[in-house]
Amino acid sequence: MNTLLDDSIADGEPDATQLILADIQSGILQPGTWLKQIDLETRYGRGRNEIRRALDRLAQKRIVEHVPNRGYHVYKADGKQADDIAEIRIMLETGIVPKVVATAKTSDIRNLRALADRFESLILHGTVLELYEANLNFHRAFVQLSGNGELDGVIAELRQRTSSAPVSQWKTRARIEKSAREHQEMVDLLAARKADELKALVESHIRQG
Amino acid sequence: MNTLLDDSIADGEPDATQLILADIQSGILQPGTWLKQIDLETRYGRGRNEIRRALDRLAQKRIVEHVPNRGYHVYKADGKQADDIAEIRIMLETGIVPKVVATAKTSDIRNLRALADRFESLILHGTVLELYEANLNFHRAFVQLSGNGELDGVIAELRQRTSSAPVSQWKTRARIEKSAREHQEMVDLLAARKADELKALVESHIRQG
DNA sequence: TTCTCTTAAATTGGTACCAATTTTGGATGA
DNA sequence: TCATCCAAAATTGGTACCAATTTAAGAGAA
Repeated sequence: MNTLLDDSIADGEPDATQLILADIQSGILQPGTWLKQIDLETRYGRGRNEIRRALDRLAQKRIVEHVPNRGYHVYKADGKQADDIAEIRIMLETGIVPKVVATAKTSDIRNLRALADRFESLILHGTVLELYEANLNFHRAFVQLSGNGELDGVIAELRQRTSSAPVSQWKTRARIEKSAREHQEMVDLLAARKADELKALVESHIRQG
Repeated sequence: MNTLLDDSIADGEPDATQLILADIQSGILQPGTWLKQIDLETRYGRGRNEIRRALDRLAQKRIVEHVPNRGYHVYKADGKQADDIAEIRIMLETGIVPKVVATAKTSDIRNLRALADRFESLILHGTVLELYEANLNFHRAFVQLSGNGELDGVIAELRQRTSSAPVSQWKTRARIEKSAREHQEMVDLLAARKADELKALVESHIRQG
């Protein structure tokens, strides 16, 4: 149920790691930006210690890079790395397809359909962030159907490392609508228990973003 | 070339994280053991700060668990989690088989054969740790053939989370010899470019440990 | 004896301070 | 004018100290 980064106890005090990560993923902190500890302290209202720990964690996750005595800067993932990571995601999300097809109950499929509908409905009146979240929820629900409790965390970690500004990924309207259609089609293929076709769709869906 | 945990600059000062991890994986620090900061300080000859950072990193990797105001203890992975992680490794290491079969050069295969031989030769006169390392090297080399630069790190991370004492995994002589034979067979199937059979072998090889 | 409450010791975890290094800004000289 | 060197400021990163919490020990009552 917990992702690898979900270290918050209560909503009252979200971990600085998450706050910084959120700003990186939303594009506020661009790739290459140097993250000065003092700035982060004032920006997030946390002590020096917590900031240092957060930066170390993000460095471990390869979301920022640490240069000794110089500081931390937002990691620039080159094209090759992004492709490699996408490739890993494809292996995992297509790898579970046989099991998902074999074990998904009709209630699971109904639930997945609801999430696909949710994403679709947000095309018109949702914010970019809401779309991003809805997309995340759909894919997470799909992965959960594998019954593998560790897989969701692994994929979440990979997704965090992909694009440094994944939110802004949802640029064109056409692309969003295509994603929405593919979500629906994924549910269709799952309901029809067509494993191979579903695999192919999942692959192209991830590959295009 | 770097794994996710390889933060050492020179051999002169290995990171405390690696030292602690090594002792966990070698079984010196058993699952459930409470890792007291003072003990770790004296044991590894490092300052309080570095120990704290190391513990936080290991907690992020889910190798130890953190209980606020109580400390850190070695994580006990239950059977389900170990199975789930093995399942993920299978998806990844079988997922690359088609590409490896398609692109491996004869020199690559020769190199892999050498590593399989190396493992085999250590059965008689090698220590358990050397066997563990040799097995690691074989699998790493295999993964490298995929051309995916990120995959090796991901799998390394997964392997670290699997068994808490993976070194002691090589218990029986029969099991070691079976592993050695399977390594050789993997190289055979790769040389013969038999993708499907190789996939099946990789799966059973990982599944049995 | 055994349970419970109280007190002391041990441990964690945060804050503040300070040293080491790097960067910036400006002065000097070609 | 431009490059080089030096000094001051800024930044990182480690060490030491101290507060909060937990654990262990011991005294006292049933």
